[in-house]
Amino acid sequence: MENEGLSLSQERRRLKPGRHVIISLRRMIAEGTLRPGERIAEIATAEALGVSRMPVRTALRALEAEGLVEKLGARGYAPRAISATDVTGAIEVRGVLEGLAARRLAARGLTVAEEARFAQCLAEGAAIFAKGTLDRGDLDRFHDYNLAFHTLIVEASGNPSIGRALSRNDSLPFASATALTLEQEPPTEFAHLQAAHEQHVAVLAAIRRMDPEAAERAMREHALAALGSERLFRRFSREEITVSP
Amino acid sequence: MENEGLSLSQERRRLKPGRHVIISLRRMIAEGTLRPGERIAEIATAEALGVSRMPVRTALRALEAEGLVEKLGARGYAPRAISATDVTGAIEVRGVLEGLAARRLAARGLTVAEEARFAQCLAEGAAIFAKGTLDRGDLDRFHDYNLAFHTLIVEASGNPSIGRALSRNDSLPFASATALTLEQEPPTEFAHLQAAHEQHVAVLAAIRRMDPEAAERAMREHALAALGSERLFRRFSREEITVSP
DNA sequence: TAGGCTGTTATTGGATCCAATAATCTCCCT
DNA sequence: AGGGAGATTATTGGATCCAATAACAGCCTA
Repeated sequence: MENEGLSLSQERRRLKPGRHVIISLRRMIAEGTLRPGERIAEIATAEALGVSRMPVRTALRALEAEGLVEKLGARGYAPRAISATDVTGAIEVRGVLEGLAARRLAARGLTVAEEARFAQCLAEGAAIFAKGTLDRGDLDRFHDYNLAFHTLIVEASGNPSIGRALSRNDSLPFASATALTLEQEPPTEFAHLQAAHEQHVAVLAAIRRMDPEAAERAMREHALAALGSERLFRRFSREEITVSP
Repeated sequence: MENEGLSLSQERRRLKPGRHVIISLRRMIAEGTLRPGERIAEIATAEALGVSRMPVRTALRALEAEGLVEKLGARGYAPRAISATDVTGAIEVRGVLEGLAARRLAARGLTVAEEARFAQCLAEGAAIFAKGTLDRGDLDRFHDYNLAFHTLIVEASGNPSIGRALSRNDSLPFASATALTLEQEPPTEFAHLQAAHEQHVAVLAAIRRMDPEAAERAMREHALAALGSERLFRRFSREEITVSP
């Protein structure tokens, strides 16, 4: 096979070695180094990444569960072609799941601790847009803020199934988003990002006034709005971000 | 460890050997043979099932992803305690996901082929209740019919992410349902089953008249109604049913 | 010449072996 | 006697080996 872009193997330092395999594979798929339909053989991939076949097997199984690769009978695996409707579908799913979380939250009301965390989170978001322009660092800040808000909603919902379902679902749009990002260096889409922030505000408002219907609706609309600005999700997966602690 | 109820190992004939491991483990967890908190060591489990450690490892990873077991650091795995709120949560998730599927279907309308399949499916359902009583065989028929209906909705929705999210999510309520079933031999809950069937009819009606809101609402209500009669799901997982062909 | 059958080969899945690691137990020190 | 540190042991994770299997090509036959 002799895949070219395998200098990633140098990245596998720190952390358990096995985790790097799945992260590397995700990135290679997202970046297009491994293109859809192209075979991924365990042996070739293993020696390309300088590791045994075992972690590769594990990783491929996991990626198959995530829907990023598919098994080609006894001829290995291949990245699934991620179509626009795939991304749309995954975002739709994200919408209803997070919508459910928001609904639950609105139905039972926020605890004071949660209220504080949300307030702090949204304040961080507001701060990003305070000066009217965005630089590169602000994009990172926005991403962290955005992830924090969504995580907060899901965690606080008190229904662990939601988070589980999301973790499987999300890698797909994240991957495609990363691919998109690479070809066109992300312009600072101030308007899009600010709209997203305002949608967060709307969601929280509905939760605060304990209006489940409105909360769910706002959350869904927020998800669908993300369709227009998918490339903003530069990072790769929840796991890769939250892996440090 | 010397687990007692391991005569299951005799069941692993036919099919690839590895699949039997995960299915056996699911059943043992659901039946309570492996109780929550009780350690599942790879080695002990492997020799108990008469197989190598490798399939056990694979199976435990998968079960962890499904949320049926949790990892105890370097001390193996253990079945997660499935609480009532866990089941409620999973069913809630099922509701919004299948609700989304129904909404999509209602929004775009049924093709003639789909219309025929749905009609045939519901006719099968109606036939079950025609004679006014249920025997044991009718319960099996109802289960097949019920699964067929739900599968049809999800498949026809045209959003594969929904099915993926569901397949992870569903094992939890299925497992708990199985556990429930074992202690109280299922009475023929005619009323509950018939109500479920009528909810199917309502969902399909909303889809036919292309009313997305109503379709989603009906589907959600159907899911929640299942909470009252969870024990009706005697079978174990989608996989175990659809494994034969 | 086309289709099917068979032998070969490549590749996954399972088993076993070894290393890294974390938990537990014991012993010593305070 | 209690706590902490170290050694020991049990257990997972990774590597390697072997078997089963499916794909492929070549040949033979109709």
